[in-house]
Amino acid sequence: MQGGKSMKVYDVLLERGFIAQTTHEEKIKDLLNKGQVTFYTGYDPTADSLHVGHLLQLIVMSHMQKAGHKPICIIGGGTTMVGDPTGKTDMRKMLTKEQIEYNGVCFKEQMSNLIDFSNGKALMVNNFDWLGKLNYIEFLREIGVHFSVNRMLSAECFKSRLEKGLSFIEFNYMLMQSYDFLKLFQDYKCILQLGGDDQWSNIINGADLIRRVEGKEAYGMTFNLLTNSEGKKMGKTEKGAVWLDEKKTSPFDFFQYWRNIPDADVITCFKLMTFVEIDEIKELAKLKDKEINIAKERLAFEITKIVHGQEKATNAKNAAKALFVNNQSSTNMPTVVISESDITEQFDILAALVTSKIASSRSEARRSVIEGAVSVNGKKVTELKTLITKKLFTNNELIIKRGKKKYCKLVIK
RNA sequence: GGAGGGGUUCCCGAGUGGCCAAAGGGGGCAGACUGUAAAUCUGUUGUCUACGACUUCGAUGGUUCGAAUCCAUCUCCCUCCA
Repeated sequence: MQGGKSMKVYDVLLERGFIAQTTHEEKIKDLLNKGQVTFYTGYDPTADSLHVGHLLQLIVMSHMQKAGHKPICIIGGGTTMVGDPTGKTDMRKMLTKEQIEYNGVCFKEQMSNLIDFSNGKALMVNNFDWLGKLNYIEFLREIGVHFSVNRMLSAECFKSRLEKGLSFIEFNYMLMQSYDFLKLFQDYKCILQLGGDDQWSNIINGADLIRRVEGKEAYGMTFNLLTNSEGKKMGKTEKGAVWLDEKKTSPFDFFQYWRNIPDADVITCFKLMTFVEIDEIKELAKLKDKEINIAKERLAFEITKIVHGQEKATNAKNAAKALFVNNQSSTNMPTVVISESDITEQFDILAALVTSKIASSRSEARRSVIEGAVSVNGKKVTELKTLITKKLFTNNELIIKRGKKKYCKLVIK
């Protein structure tokens, strides 16, 4: 149970601004504030790592678990075979069975860092276990009968797809997810499904199915999606999603993502993405102008800590400070090791930019030098033919920088 | 199965024989301004041994001095009809 203030989970979630829609507001509030509830959220393993959007859902689950409720995480091994059309404008790429299985394993690992699965305090199940065994005719007769195509077509989640095209396989996704809810209701007495607000239609249809089949009431609740003040989805960069896997998004980059979010979004992120007490967040909200940076740094630290742990979060913070505040080298900088034999007559500034992965091609490197964006050890380099010689290294180290935020330490070994 | 329309650089989208590495917008990157923010303005945005060369317009083959543009085959997508 959450110590200190005896605020109830529902109120906590409400106060922090998580809740978007509920099927039965008062009833759910009662259930959550008074008893112990088994609830679930589904995660479709469409990639080999969770991303920031998933993190939000997991934080909700964590709030719930800390309040004594029992989470079930569904790995959507079965549903991913079909593909959720929700919010997509195009048909999803079909993933192979092997890929899905592998992704599921990755999800599992990452989730274990955020939810406590020890001693049956939470469950993780894969819906392929039951969806994979379904018999088509039986499924249609038992589950399909309860769905009205007319009603399905009027669901918000299909709207954009009705213009662009929706394949039959994806149209079935809703039935699969509804069946999941029914199955968990039957097997684990799971009475509540949580999800992002885009999952609303899928969730209410599941609850509906339970009512029709079992004659019992089930509940659903959705959470605001992580969007910025302009209503755009957060957690995306030009390189794609911000991943929780440190091999895909380094703790430093992860830290920097949050460190650089727009002013207007800081407090929302504090409430949704951290466990910092609401009173403290209110204090942080009072910071103005330049001072907001204090809040941003704290925010970045807190979220990075949740995902990567205290030590890596501290490292990321220090690395960022070293670079931006002191403009100095740091042991936590992105580093590329080269050997002495790499430093030849050919090793010019362009080559250095490419090997340090700051530029993806010599052309790009060339452009940035012409633009006056490149510096070596703090000195601007404007001459394309500048050679990188051993003399430029101090203690076998050299810092190469492009613009304000891209840099790398070259180390000779 | 029949008829028609279409696949262009990261994305959207112009381009219908040479002036096309391909308009415009979005996004990205960089510069100015700043607070490692936002907004704004400016530049830039295929690769390279770089005032030139090379590779690119769904795939393959062809016509032509010359093709993203014309022809053939293939492939994928969309719309209408059954």
